[in-house]
Amino acid sequence: MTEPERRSHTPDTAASGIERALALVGGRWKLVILFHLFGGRVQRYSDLERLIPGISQKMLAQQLRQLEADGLVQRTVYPQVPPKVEYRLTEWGQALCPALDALLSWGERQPGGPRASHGRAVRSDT
Amino acid sequence: MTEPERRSHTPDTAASGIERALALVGGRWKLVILFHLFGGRVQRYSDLERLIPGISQKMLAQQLRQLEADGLVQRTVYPQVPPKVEYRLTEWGQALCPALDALLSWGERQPGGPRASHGRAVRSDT
DNA sequence: CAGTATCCCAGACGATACTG
DNA sequence: CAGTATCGTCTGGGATACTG
Repeated sequence: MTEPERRSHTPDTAASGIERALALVGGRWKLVILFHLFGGRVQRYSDLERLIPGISQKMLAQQLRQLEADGLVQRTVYPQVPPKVEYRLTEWGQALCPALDALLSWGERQPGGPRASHGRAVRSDT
Repeated sequence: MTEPERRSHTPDTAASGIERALALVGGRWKLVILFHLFGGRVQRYSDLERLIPGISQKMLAQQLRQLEADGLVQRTVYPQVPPKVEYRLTEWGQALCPALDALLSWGERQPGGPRASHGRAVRSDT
């Protein structure tokens, strides 16, 4: 049944652990940013701005700051006349990739599509 | 580097695919509910209410409805004098478990703890 | 170039009360 | 028992403008 961490997690600790993890990625633009950084890619602030149409500067900066504070991305500032800042993933950030991959695969395995099955008083006889 | 779906996903499609998946689980209580259902466990409405202290009836009902509409849980109504409703995971819902497990493991592999590393103007010479 | 600073709003969430 | 209905709150995110 592949229950997660049956060895050391109650339903509540497991849930909160995952919520904690999801919170790190929960921003409106975090995933898009991460996916532009996966695979060791390095991007400048302006690159990301260009790669992510529709994002505002406030949002880009904010999400990057949070990703940095949470240890997923590494920020590198070059003290130059026109400022230059690069963003790349940390080891740990890169390690998120397989987990997201699993989630993506699960999502795409979705059968049929969301159906509000009405729960037709079927008795428990299968 | 274990990039997710390098075969058929752009950063944007991958991100939106995962966002779609996360949205299904994104409610304040969805994960807790799911973890009380993983492993084939079947719970009545009142069971969940008891198992999840702090949740309001409105929230419990709402989150369950959404999980049902999204095809993660199966709702079974028994037309009896005192109503009886059971909730269990669908196959697809159960299949979420390993993916969440991966996420949980990743979260617990977190090194050091969140550090706002200041990005000390290191030049790109590695 | 690479950000900050304000203002504002929609939607998520919580508390409470009522019902078939 | 298993929900709905209603109301108030709070936060994430968008638009816009300004700066070292």
